[in-house]
Amino acid sequence: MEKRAVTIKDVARRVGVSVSTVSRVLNHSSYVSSETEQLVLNAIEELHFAPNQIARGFVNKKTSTIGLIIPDVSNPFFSDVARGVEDYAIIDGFATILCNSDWRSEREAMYLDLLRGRWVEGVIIVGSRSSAADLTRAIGSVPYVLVERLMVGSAPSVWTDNRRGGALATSHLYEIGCRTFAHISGPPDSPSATERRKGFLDVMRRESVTAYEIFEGDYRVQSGLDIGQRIFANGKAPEGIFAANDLMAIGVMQAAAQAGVRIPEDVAVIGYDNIAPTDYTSPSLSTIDQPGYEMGRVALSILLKRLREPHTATAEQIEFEPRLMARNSTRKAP
Amino acid sequence: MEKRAVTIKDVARRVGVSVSTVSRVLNHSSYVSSETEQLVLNAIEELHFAPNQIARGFVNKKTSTIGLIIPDVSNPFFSDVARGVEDYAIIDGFATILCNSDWRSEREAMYLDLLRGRWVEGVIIVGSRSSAADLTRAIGSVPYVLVERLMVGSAPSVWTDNRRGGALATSHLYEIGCRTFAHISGPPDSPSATERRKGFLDVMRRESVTAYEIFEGDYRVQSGLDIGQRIFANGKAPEGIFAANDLMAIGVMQAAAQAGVRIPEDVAVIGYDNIAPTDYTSPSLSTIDQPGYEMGRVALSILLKRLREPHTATAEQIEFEPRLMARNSTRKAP
DNA sequence: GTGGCCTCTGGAAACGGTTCCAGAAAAGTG
DNA sequence: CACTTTTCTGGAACCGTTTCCAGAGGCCAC
Repeated sequence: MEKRAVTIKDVARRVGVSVSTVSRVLNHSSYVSSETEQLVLNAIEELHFAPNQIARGFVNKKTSTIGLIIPDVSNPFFSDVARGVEDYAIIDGFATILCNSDWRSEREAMYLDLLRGRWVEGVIIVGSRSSAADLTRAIGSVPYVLVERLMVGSAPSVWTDNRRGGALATSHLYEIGCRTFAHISGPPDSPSATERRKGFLDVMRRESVTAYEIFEGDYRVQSGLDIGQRIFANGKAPEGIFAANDLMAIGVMQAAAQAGVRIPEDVAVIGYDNIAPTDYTSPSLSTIDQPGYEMGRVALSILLKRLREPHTATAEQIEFEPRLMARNSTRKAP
Repeated sequence: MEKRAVTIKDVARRVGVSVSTVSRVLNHSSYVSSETEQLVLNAIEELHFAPNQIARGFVNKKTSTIGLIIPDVSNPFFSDVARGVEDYAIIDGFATILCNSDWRSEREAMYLDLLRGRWVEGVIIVGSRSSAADLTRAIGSVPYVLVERLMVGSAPSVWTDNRRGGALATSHLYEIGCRTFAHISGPPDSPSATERRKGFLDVMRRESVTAYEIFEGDYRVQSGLDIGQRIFANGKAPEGIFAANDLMAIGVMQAAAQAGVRIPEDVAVIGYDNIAPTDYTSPSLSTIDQPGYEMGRVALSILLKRLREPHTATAEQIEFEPRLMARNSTRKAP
């Protein structure tokens, strides 16, 4: 049953030539006469031979595999990033190992171990919360690129200025006339979440607003719903709510619908990420755009560049612009 | 710079023992005195040694890696499946290689080649359109499980009865009073799409309806939008529209909003998959539920079972129930 | 004609583990 | 005490590929 796979030896034997020769035609690495080359090629075809990548990777320490650690594929923003990474990785023949960290550092460390054991050539880590020290310890000497996480000075990364994005969202609420606010933040140790909160506070300070409250969410719909219910329960809802991501904003909108609170007439709501569903909600959800697919693509290209030129030690850091997408959830009737 | 990783030899040398002995303590495969074991364990700790999985996989032909081929991670249904697969794969120490086929057989075949070259132990293929013959040729002797694709008699698979689901959706439209229909189908060679269309036609025949039309979409929002615009343009819209997936249904709803067509008063719309955003649309979108996460989980467990017991040739085929989720897009005012 | 440079080829080592084999020491058995 | 059995250990082959080394011709130049 377990019919042994056909190896380079089989094709060598078939042609009556040495394995080195076959290897040479495989890699075009040295002189091979065109007639033996043709014979070998024919044999490869006939025997249906495909070189064993494991053995290959074993000898030249190249696995053509990268790791992708994201918090959660079922979050549309991250699945966009994943798609961006994978689409371009495959072009260069790289396979992508998918890891869901659930924003937990232990899981991240566990995956990093797993990936290292598999000799991935590089890793893209999205939304990491780990400290710089923990990260470098866990990752060893494997090249990596961070997404949505700026590490001071050192690591190559792709991100948007979350603080500015948070300020953008909050300013927008202020400009349409809101004077009392709530912010639903992401997980407390998530770098992007703390930056967005800072952006929110920047505007509070700049406009000398003191009537605000901050709630702690976890970037999931459910937490937006829960917090929304609490906010709308006491009948004293703020005029503007900035949720640190779209999923929580959607949760808030559901809570509002349940409580009979009208958006945007009674409360304006804005999210963050610009995931596809924000366009389908009722009303459509204002948000801050982060180009997930593009960020994934760029992260991958930086990683590949590092792999090809390991000695150019410049840590590329690419910043994307957060862009306001004003939709109906913040469109007050005049 | 490229500091060589520490190998089994290094720890052997350190303890003054042979590599075989170290290998034995690593795998508990044979007698080792408890004191040498302790010494080896210490050395492993001190040197920070981690066995090279590539080398390991090379000798015992076990890579602890599986492949996951899905049409598109950024489609919420498939990202749910992906999450279900990965969550449980990692428990057994399996890494998951992510592949996006875009529903194209050539890409599927290309990925299959890639995965085979990497000696994945098994593959889960979601929504394949390839013929049975093509599939078995491309996949060789690698165990696999199909999701959303029932192959007559042979392959292990996890699916819902799409024909019944299609009928369920269509019956629902009929029951709420629709008498003229449109169906927006998925890509023509997608098995799930053709089954859903059959289910639609079953009901048309059963109820002797002739006033229906079928449009061909591609499972993306845009195609739903395009087709919706065409449908609503001529002013002669059907009473009920069954879109073969939720994304296209969302596109139809957008087209309706643009054209000033009210849902459900003027037209009832139902989708398929029950992806999360169906709950946030306005009105909320009726659909047929397919438990993506659960299907991924089960597919993985079947695959692992196959890997552990390669000689039990029973092809497990697990069927999930399609369930009607009646929401507001089909709730006619009485 | 002798030497040197291409072109082509095969042999063998190496990568980092696992596993089989054999032998030595220790322990048990009559 | 002679024997078998069990426990422990090292040596070596092996997995499938790449790559280094060396050698054999062929061709050209001097």
